[in-house]
Amino acid sequence: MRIGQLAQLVGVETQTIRFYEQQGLLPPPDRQDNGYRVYTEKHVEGLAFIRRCRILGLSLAEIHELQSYQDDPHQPCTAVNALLDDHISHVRSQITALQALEKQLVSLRASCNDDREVEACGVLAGISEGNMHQQ
Amino acid sequence: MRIGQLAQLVGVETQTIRFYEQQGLLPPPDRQDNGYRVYTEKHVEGLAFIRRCRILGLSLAEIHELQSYQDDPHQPCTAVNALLDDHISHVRSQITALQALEKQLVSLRASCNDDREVEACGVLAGISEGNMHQQ
DNA sequence: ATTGACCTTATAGTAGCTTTATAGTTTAAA
DNA sequence: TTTAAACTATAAAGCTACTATAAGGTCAAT
Repeated sequence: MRIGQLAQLVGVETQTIRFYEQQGLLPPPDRQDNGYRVYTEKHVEGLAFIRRCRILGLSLAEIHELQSYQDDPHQPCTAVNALLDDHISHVRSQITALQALEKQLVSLRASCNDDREVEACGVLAGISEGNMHQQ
Repeated sequence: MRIGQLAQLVGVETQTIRFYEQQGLLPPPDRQDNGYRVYTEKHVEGLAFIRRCRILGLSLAEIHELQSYQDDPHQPCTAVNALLDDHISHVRSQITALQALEKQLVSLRASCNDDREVEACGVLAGISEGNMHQQ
């Protein structure tokens, strides 16, 4: 199959596929005489794996790491689990930070209504005063 | 004051200050005869405002928008409040997405322990199977 | 005179693509 | 048969918000 079909099948853009190839995440496929890339079922699986990892928020570097484990299937999978644990704690700290941020934003927003002039805007005043407790 | 002092005062790097100037977020200061930038109290306030907005997660474009409101202080501040409301809902949807992601990651992690080979790793299998319900 | 701390500009790198430019190939319609 | 649409190719730039590097000018102290 050619790049367009692969793209449609997995739901990515053709440029993204070339980009993954260039980044070493997708093996370079064979080429037709005209230079067109020819993909196999392996590539479909590989690309789908990458996309699912991306949906899970893994970086390309982390995906690369997972692929290296797949290439050596008789290792213990401790490292895979550790990678996921790290990622989970990363996601959790992001959530915590965003929740604190939301609180701050909501309280800032509460300091103004829409019936003022910019000059007297509670929101702008709140930012300018700068009594912000980080984290 | 010179750029290094301003940087230390507000807690940013000198390059960041030049970057903000280049992006039109900080007005170009006067120069000494030797070309060194000379900053005033106005710049301290301006830079501190930018930094506080950044801590609140606002983009440089959004900060630029807020500055344009500050430059026209007799408008109603509806737009300021709307900007903040948009930002709050953006933060909230990020939180929601990350919470869903965390759930997914935790359940994936639960499908494996450390006593397997990569070949039999529940995590990698879980990703490859791809029974992922997005959002 | 030279060291060190400071300042200058310009350029490239970061992540993960997306966009644009330019050009060659295939396929289907006119 | 020609021609236009749809596909493919490469290379390079753009996006965000900086950070880092290079190569050099300025200034105070030793």
